[in-house]
Amino acid sequence: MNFSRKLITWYEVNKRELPWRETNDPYKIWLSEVILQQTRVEQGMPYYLKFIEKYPTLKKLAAAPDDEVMKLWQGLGYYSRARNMLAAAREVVTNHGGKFPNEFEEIKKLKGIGPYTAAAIASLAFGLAYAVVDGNVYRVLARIYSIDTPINSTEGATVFAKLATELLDAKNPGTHNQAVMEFGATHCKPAQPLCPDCIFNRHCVALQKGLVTQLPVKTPNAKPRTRHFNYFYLTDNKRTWLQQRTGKDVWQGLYEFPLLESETKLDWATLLQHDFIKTLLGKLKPVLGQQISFTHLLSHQKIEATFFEILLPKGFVLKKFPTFETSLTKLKSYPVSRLTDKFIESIQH
DNA sequence: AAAACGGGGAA
DNA sequence: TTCCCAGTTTT
Repeated sequence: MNFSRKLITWYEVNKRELPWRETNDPYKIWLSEVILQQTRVEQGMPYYLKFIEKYPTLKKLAAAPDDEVMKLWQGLGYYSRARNMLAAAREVVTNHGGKFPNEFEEIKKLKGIGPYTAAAIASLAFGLAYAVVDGNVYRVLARIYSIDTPINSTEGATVFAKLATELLDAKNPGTHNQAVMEFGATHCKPAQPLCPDCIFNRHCVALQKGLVTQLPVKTPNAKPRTRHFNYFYLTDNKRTWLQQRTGKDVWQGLYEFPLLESETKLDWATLLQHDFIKTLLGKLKPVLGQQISFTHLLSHQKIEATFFEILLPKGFVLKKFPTFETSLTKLKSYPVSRLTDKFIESIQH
């Protein structure tokens, strides 16, 4: 069977019109690939359009302030993608004269570009013969060849990469790669694949064995751990205080209200005894305003968050570094997590 | 080799 | 609830 020929024929008829398919610009292809890492096309599309409008070229992106880029990325998740891409864009300007590298190894050296994204850019932008292996490719190959090696194992990575490379049409690597992924995304779907109307009907081993719904095999993730976040929304009805997240933890670089993490859920009375509050407010007697809780789910953490509104007198001075003062009108301009964004929405309505 | 890293949509 | 999404980096 000519895997690639069948696939490309299917692709030419069934492909979606996507903005990043109308260009050979490595910057635009790069942006689309980074946005689409672990992200559905429908979710990433508006972000791609926003970014291209705001930063039409790699140089524009490289010149942008960190916070501006993070604000534009807000809500997409996996924020290291934005931080890394910005760093890489600046790297290209500094070390490659602003010209995107056109060799696989050089591309892969850039921050945030791993084997998948390097192969995608190399093939789509430069016509180089590198096979992509993403979630779609794993699924399509696992089914057609009935491979039950777990896709999230080291062995799986090797096995599928080797097979994908063997199947690659080295004459049309870009089209081939897009065709496999499109086929996986819209035809050989995770649930309810369109097997009765499939070009690989007579070749798909999983279909013949009745194993389609059981492939690919993936070893389950660990259960998310639970964390308790106590946020303090300090305000005098005009000002509030924020801090920026640093350190190796979720939402690195984003802004949030002063935070006390605790092992268990704490109520206001207990928090009042805590040194954190005393350090934050000094001798001032805190007045509790509204209090609202959210459960926020991440892929690996379950965050039980409570926001405590603390009413402050006008002229209050908070000296706890690195918490800084800002105005309620500027609150919307800071890049924040979806969790903090939901809270901000709740107080502005 | 395993864990960390987001958020949303679909079954 | 659980799974998956055009994965990469860190431990």
